[in-house]
Amino acid sequence: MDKEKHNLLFGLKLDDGPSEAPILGELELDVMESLWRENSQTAQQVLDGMPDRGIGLSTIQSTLERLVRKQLLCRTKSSRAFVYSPLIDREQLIGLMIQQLASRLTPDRITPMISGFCAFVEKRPAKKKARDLANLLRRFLKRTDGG
Amino acid sequence: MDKEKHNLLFGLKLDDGPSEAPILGELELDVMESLWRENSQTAQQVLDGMPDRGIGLSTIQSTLERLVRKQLLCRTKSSRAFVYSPLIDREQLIGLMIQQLASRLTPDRITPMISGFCAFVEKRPAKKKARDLANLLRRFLKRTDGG
DNA sequence: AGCCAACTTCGATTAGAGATCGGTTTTCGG
DNA sequence: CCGAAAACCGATCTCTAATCGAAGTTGGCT
Repeated sequence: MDKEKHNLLFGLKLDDGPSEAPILGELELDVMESLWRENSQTAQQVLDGMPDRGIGLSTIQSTLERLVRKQLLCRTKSSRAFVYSPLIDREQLIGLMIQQLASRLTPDRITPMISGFCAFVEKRPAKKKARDLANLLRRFLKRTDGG
Repeated sequence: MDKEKHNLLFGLKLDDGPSEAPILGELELDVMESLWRENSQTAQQVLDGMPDRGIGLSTIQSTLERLVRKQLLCRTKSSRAFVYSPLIDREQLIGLMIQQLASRLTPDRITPMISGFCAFVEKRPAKKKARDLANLLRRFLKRTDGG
């Protein structure tokens, strides 16, 4: 029975092609947050600047490495330690993840993504901005239909 | 060391609270597609209508059960067999997943989501609709800033 | 009524990912 | 050149999806 590849989600092509948009675990996300804040840090600095969860340095290190593999961070050596920096900002990461969502849920048409985004916006606490945006999108959907 | 909960992503609260928006595996998604097409089917029907992957009925069954647990399907008995139906459509699922993405990547502000969605739209093959939408969103962002 | 095929139920298994750690090796810097 | 700091390496744990087969139920037809 053909096992092989039920892992389009996680993991990346180790070859060279563009890696799949990543899904991040909790710690990975926390580490990204830290680097978005500080812009570039060593593992130790990331650990220091983190609310004490009682986790060790090695844990941070392997998390950082995973993020480098996923092409979300790069690193350069500064004397002993690696200094890590984000390769993309929060908005870009969101873009990637939405892209991946789209590629799995509606590879061809973009309309369902607009509807979905609209549904998301509409479920927000009814601030003016959210209402405005939802209306804008609904009008756009109505205007340019089928596609 | 406090292990416990690094599973906010997958899985659902087995208690009763509202379940986290789900992440779906490949098969789960295929099954959802099938049910979006046919609207309601038994496990056997789902299997029959699927390109032959050489997978067994039990596999479909447990996948269906998982989707029921995730509240994406409901089922009712019809004589021997369960008949499964989608609880949400594709657009709603996209909405949920975007919601979850937002809750992890920018719980408070919606602006990064708009930017991210815009980034996604802009990276599409440059069809007119995509360009229009991107412009619309950029204008919206510029107009209503800070929030 | 009773049988059997169709279904469900119920583990068990495999594989992959994130999180986590500790021991070993490497390497600056004083 | 020595020691602390950091990287490196592999092992472990937990969780999820995917997968199956065996055993138990049951509805419908004769």
